[in-house]
Amino acid sequence: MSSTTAGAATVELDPRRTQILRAALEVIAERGYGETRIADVAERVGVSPALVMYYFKTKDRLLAEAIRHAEDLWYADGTRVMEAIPTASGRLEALVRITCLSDEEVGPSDSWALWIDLWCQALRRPAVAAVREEFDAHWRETIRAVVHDGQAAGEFEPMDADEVAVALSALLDGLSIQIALHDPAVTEERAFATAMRFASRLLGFAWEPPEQVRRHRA
Amino acid sequence: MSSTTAGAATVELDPRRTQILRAALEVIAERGYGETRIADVAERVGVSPALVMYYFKTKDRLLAEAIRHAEDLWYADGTRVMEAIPTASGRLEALVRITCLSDEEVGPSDSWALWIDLWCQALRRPAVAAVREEFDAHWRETIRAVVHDGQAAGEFEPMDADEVAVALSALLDGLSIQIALHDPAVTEERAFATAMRFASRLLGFAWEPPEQVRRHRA
Amino acid sequence: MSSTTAGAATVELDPRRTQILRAALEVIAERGYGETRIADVAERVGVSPALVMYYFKTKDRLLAEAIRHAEDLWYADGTRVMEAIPTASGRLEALVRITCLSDEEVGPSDSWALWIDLWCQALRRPAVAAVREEFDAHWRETIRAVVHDGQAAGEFEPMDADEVAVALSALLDGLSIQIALHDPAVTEERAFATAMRFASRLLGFAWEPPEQVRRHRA
Amino acid sequence: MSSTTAGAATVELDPRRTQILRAALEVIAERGYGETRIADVAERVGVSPALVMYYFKTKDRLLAEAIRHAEDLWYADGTRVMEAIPTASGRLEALVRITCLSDEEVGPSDSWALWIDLWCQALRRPAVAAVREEFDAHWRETIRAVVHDGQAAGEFEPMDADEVAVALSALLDGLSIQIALHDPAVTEERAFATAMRFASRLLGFAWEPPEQVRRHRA
DNA sequence: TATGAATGAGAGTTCATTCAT
DNA sequence: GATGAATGAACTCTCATTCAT
Repeated sequence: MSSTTAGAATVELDPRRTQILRAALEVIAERGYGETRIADVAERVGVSPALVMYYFKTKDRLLAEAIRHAEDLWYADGTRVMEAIPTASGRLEALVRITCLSDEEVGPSDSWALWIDLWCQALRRPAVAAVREEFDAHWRETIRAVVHDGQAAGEFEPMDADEVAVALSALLDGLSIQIALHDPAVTEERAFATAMRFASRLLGFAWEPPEQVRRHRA
Repeated sequence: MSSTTAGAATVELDPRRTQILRAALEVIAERGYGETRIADVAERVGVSPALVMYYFKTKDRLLAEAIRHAEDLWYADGTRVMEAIPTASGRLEALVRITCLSDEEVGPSDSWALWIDLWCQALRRPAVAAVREEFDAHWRETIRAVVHDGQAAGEFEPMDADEVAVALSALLDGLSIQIALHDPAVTEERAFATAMRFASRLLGFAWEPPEQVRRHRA
Repeated sequence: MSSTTAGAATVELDPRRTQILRAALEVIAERGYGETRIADVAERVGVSPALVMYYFKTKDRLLAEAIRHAEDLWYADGTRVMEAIPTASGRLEALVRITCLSDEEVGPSDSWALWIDLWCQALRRPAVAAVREEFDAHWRETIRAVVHDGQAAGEFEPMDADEVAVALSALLDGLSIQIALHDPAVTEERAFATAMRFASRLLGFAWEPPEQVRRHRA
Repeated sequence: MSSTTAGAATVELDPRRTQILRAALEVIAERGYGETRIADVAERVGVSPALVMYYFKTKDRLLAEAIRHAEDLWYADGTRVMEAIPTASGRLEALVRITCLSDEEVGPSDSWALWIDLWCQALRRPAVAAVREEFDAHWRETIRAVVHDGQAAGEFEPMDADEVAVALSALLDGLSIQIALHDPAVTEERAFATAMRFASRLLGFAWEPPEQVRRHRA
């Protein structure tokens, strides 16, 4: 998994910038991209709207950078979790777990809203679209690498790892939507089980739905 | 699959209303839900903004009804296509085809944008959320019914039809996103093949990716 | 008390007109002159706004005629009450009573609101100002006539009847405002007593505040 | 008579606010409360309507504060005039004079329009009603205090000072209406004489209508 | 760096008024 | 006489953006 230079750039010299970006992400998650106002972000930081403009010149620029920042955070998080897990099937389960199950620390319920908004904005804003595409490519590559490792280690049956990555990431996206929208037909646990059953079948590894699904990090 | 009366409802009594709803859908697809202005819709119909208010009282109501209208159109379309197909596997393939492959008549590229926007709005607007949930339940029920029919006819292996519906609809949603966003890694054809391969494996029916995928209705 | 020709004109051939005028008065009393919309009046009558326009051509005209209509009603009412009372002091008391004390039949609380609105509109609208002036002149003349009759009959001391009319009508107007606005310092009974004490002193007739003030017509 | 701190409050810290409030009062007096538009006020000050919103957040708040401001001005004015007069009867006359006779400096003709509008708005807006009631209570208390002082000094006959305050303030209100509406039957001079005659009779002090009524401050 | 003051460009909504039927 | 459809002209309020300090 190649760490983007973007990630480095964000962990940057200027703490004010980062502070504003973090605030922007919170507001976007709460009110939605389209309803996010500069004044909201400024208020959250406790500064004047003019200062936000001073740092980011324009609202569009602020939001674009905020999204890129979110990406970086997500990856930093994911990488840390994955590095500690020895087996490929374990890592795969972790990926699915992170995607499907709520985490008390950083509520992914908010994250999901953010991703959906991301797709929505990407439809019309080329700048956002580029970020989104890069993000998804990265995500699929992560899955592909885990699959590849597992096949090399004999944990998974041989099959096109790219194909698995496309299918699994699409499935997870689809399930995330239902979770984010609190569809009564798709609870977090059910989504997790569905995705794991799908993956275990596809890759031919054993997996049993746990009695009581453990939340990750708990 | 129960044929909805939705199709009939669409051929409504008031042509002006329908005209405005159609225009609203076009504008939403082009500019996005959040960026859709009453004036845009009015201009497209060639009337004054006040007339749009006259018919729908408020912008929110207009947009809500527009979405409902889109749903009706989608189902009227789908129902018509499916009724003509005798085998369950054929109907299942048609469902996947409709979802993944562009149709020259009613550009689903527009539809996809609309659905993504729908999810996005549903995050925060309860009224939209209700429409979305109903729509998705209907869609899963459609899949479930086809699976059930196929199992009864011996075309498909026995397994929880609900589970298949949840998984397949999620997979299709996820693939749709990539298509809508024109992700270079997921062409329409690839999405179609991925979904069909998934379905055939799950339900144990034979399916071969065609040399040259035929567009439906072409 | 001379009956105006306006009164005759209002008890007119066209019942629709009268119906609309009555509705207009109700709406003005409830929502205020400035907030009265044609649509409100139309709705109350159960017809379309266009019909109201058909009858009155313009909103201003409707409201002006409505006010004139209110005047007519008020006088018809007042005249009827006064004719039955033999003594001048009795008639004077009736005038004060009508002005100050609520009547269950036609809530004067509404009437008062109407008069205050009338003054307010008269400030800026010449047409309304003319109606208002005529109305007040009539009202003062009514008082003057009662005073004159009482002096001729020896009930009242001789003094400038015009002057009394000006002073008493002003006092009643002022008290009405407090009543209309539900000022806790000026109850209806207190206003009544204040006005009567003033009149009896001025005109030198005996008057005792009743233990329990009787409502008129009760 | 307790000197209010209102006068001080008027010389506020923010000159822009005061400037806008003054402009608002002018516009209200000219066009009426209901017809006062933010744009009018802004134009009078020579700024953009958005700036008015910036200072007062909403139109209702602007108008409410404007009325409160008018009150302050009125009292600051009245207090200043009254403090210089030694006798109670002189002060009473001054009160009546201020109410009835035009002043070239601050045209009370405008003030009257404002008060009438105030009553009108108070009918339906609780916020305005509260301001109005407070204002009237203050006004009656002012009268009551003068009456009390005069009785203590032996200038006036003993009688219920509250009662006098209610009656006299009502009379003045009523006369003001006629003056504000330029009723030909009630000139400013006549109103003044009527009110003074009423007061002198009630309180038993000597008062002679002047040949040529002097305008105050002239 | 940080802000308060100021603005322009809309956006939705309201409503009297018109007109063909 | 009666209406539904249609419009134009406002009006309030929002918000990104600018600029002097």
